[in-house]
Amino acid sequence: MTTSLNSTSAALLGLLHDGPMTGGQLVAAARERLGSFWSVTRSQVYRELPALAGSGLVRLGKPGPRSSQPYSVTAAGKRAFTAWLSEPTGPDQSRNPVLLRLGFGAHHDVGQLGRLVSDAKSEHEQALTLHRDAVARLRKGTGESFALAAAEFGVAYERAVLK
Amino acid sequence: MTTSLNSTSAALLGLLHDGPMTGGQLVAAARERLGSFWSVTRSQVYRELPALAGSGLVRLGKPGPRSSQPYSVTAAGKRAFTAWLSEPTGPDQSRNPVLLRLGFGAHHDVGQLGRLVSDAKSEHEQALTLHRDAVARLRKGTGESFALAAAEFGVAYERAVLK
DNA sequence: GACCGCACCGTACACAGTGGACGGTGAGGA
DNA sequence: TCCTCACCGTCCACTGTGTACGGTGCGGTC
Repeated sequence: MTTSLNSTSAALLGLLHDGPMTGGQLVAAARERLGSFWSVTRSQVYRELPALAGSGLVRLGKPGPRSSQPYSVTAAGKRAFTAWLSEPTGPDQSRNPVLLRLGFGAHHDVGQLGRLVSDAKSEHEQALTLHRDAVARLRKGTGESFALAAAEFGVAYERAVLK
Repeated sequence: MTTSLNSTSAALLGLLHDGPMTGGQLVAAARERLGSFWSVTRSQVYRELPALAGSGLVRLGKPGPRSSQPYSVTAAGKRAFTAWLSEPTGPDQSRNPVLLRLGFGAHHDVGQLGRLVSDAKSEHEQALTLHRDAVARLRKGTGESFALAAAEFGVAYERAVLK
């Protein structure tokens, strides 16, 4: 019956294991904790939440100020979440607009190409320090070094591209 | 007027610079040449192509067997493509279901976690050799080593995750 | 050379994900 | 007290994904 969660709502359920949260808090938490390997937009959260509530995986709390609704996982929600954890994982997925343009390098002039790469590099370096900060802040020990690794890769990668 | 291409149709235009192709060939070419940093599905190609034709960026050839339509870039298409090349690039994007699950490591039992990681690792290693082959095959010199780098990162990454 | 099974190409559709526009509302400053 | 502004939630249009379906010509078999 339980029609198998999609990854995004599963992620929401997972985050809610830490306690009740409103939509806005969920968005923030997702960006912070999952941002580097799973993107979640506001629109999505606000669409999924009522749906989850509809299937009883999540329960609404008393509305707070500015009509904000705290949500919390139900027992059914926890069950669905752990079920999802052991489901087979889909393929990775990545879309990199810089690389896409670089892939058509033959049609660029050299100046353009150089600018493209150096911009990307500086952006990644910025992201790296940001992630380092985040990791330092929440040293829960739980896999957050992933983010760091990812960002570091980003830099190494672009640097390699420079040849 | 030219309402600025989205990245996917730009990629199609780029591929068509190498000569006329049918939808199927485009899908194949995209998988081969852009697959590791930009995904393109059949559904998308067959939706974009008529749209591009509608805005005159692409021209239809004589229908071949099995009602296949070869498309080729028009002059306007080439202009639109080079314009797109110098547009600002959007942010990278990546979704990694394995990492997502790993991020909730606290709720796993250890066996599950181990299996997850080792599966992912072997899959990435497989992908790596595949890419190596591809690179060897088309040593055009143009940026295809990107793919290799990406795949190699994948392995290094997962290995690091193992700790 | 005729027939048939099958893979492949294109189509269609439902759903997931993205980004921008909009509007209400409450918190904080003048 | 009033105003401004940022933030939160809603909405919508468009892009991206996966799957199911059906026709059609290709290759194999006899």
